[in-house]
Amino acid sequence: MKLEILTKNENQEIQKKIISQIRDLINYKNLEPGDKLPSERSLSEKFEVSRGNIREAIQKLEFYGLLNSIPQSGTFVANIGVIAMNGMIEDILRLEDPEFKSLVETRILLELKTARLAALRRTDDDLKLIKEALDAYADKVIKGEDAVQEDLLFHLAIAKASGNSTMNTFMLIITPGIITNFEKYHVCDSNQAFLGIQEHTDIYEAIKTQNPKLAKAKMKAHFKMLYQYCYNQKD
Amino acid sequence: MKLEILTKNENQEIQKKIISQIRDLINYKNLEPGDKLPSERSLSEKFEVSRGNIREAIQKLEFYGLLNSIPQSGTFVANIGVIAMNGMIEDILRLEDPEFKSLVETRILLELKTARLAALRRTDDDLKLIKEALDAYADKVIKGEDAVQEDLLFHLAIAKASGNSTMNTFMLIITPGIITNFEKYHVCDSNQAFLGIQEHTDIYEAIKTQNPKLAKAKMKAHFKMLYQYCYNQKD
DNA sequence: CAAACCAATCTGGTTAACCAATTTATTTAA
DNA sequence: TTAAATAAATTGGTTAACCAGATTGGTTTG
Repeated sequence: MKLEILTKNENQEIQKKIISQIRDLINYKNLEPGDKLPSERSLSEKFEVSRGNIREAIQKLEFYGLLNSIPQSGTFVANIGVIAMNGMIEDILRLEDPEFKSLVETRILLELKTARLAALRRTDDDLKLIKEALDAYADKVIKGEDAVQEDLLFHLAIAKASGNSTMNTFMLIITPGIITNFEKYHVCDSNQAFLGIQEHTDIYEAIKTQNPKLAKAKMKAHFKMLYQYCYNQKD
Repeated sequence: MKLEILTKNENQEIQKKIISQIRDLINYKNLEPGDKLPSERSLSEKFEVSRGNIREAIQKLEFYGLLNSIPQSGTFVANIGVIAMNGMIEDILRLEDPEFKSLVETRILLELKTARLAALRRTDDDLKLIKEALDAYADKVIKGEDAVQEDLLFHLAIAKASGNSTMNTFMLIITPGIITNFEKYHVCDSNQAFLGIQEHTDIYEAIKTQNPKLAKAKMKAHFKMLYQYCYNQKD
């Protein structure tokens, strides 16, 4: 297992090196938006890595909108100038896997907003799904079983009801990090699971009655423990 | 070019189908956390797709923390129960490329927060970088040149100064969508570029004097146009 | 002289063969 | 009978060959 992590880190390092080399190439050759990059094959020769590595690096830069690959034609610099290109690549290279505190902080920000938006925009179907998630959660807690999953689905149902697909996606992205890095601190502490039912119900009622301020307040109360962890910790 | 988009859509459809088939398989076989999925080869036979397609789908589910691939061993269900697994896969399948309004709404949310956090946490180095981005922006505007890139880098410098790598990453993710989908509505309208200098300076000063409330307020003022577009539009 | 055509080449994308490590099955020794 | 040893099969990861479409340069034709 250690080896696997090592090789993954190695791979990441290779990819970062390739990305920085592509950046240097764009700068050195003064490539402008729309200009064509050298072919994957020639890049793999020049950088002395496999073509697969090159493809991965290009795909990553495509994800961030910096390059465009067109089949049977080439890879092109996107419609973004050299200045912004350099700034963004610098960020891409710098950003590592986020530390947990950063994840929690972002989750709180997102959920306060999704709760508010859900109160404003929720359809009847959304409300029904939230209610189902709430009931499933309460059932599990009352039975004394672990309810982490149902807790999670309740929050995701609210994210869906917010009608903002970007925030919903971001919730999905941070969820695994939240779960794996910090199972012991999960939002609804099992010791306080019964309190969690009440808090979830409060949020649900505020969304049901379409009271955005109350929904946000109740969500904030729900995150009180996490909030304190996040802001009182002097790390 | 049209074909290229078509094939990409086709590919996305294939991948979604594979993901839903993997979900069905996990449900049908009652696979629990830690259980092993069938090999990539057998899956590619069973689903009648290439092994490459299977690998892409698995990598996507790995990204969301639902599966773990271990070399020379197998692909395993992550430490997440069947209920949450189903809920998250449902979301993953549902979420399309976000519409622009959702991107803008999220950007405003993030930037109000990063401005506030930057005022609280910025180092002297952070401040220096923000100042450089501000000066570069002002120079371009005064010269009458397009300053979209410098505008962008100013905002990214603030995101970096926020000390929250998750929010910084999210800013990077939404940036290309913001730029490409909506160049005409970019934050600092070129007609109002000189106003933009003042607004940027206000934000910078608030961060410099470490006044979080003011920083947030100035950022909000800066986003006034976008804010109205986002919330007064009845789409 | 210019436009149309064509073949050779080059492109990103895809597939199939290969690799090393692991797991499983079989054999062997105590 | 059991446990250690070993060989065979299986795994995810990687590489190299292949593909169809796009590009390019030269040639031909009107």
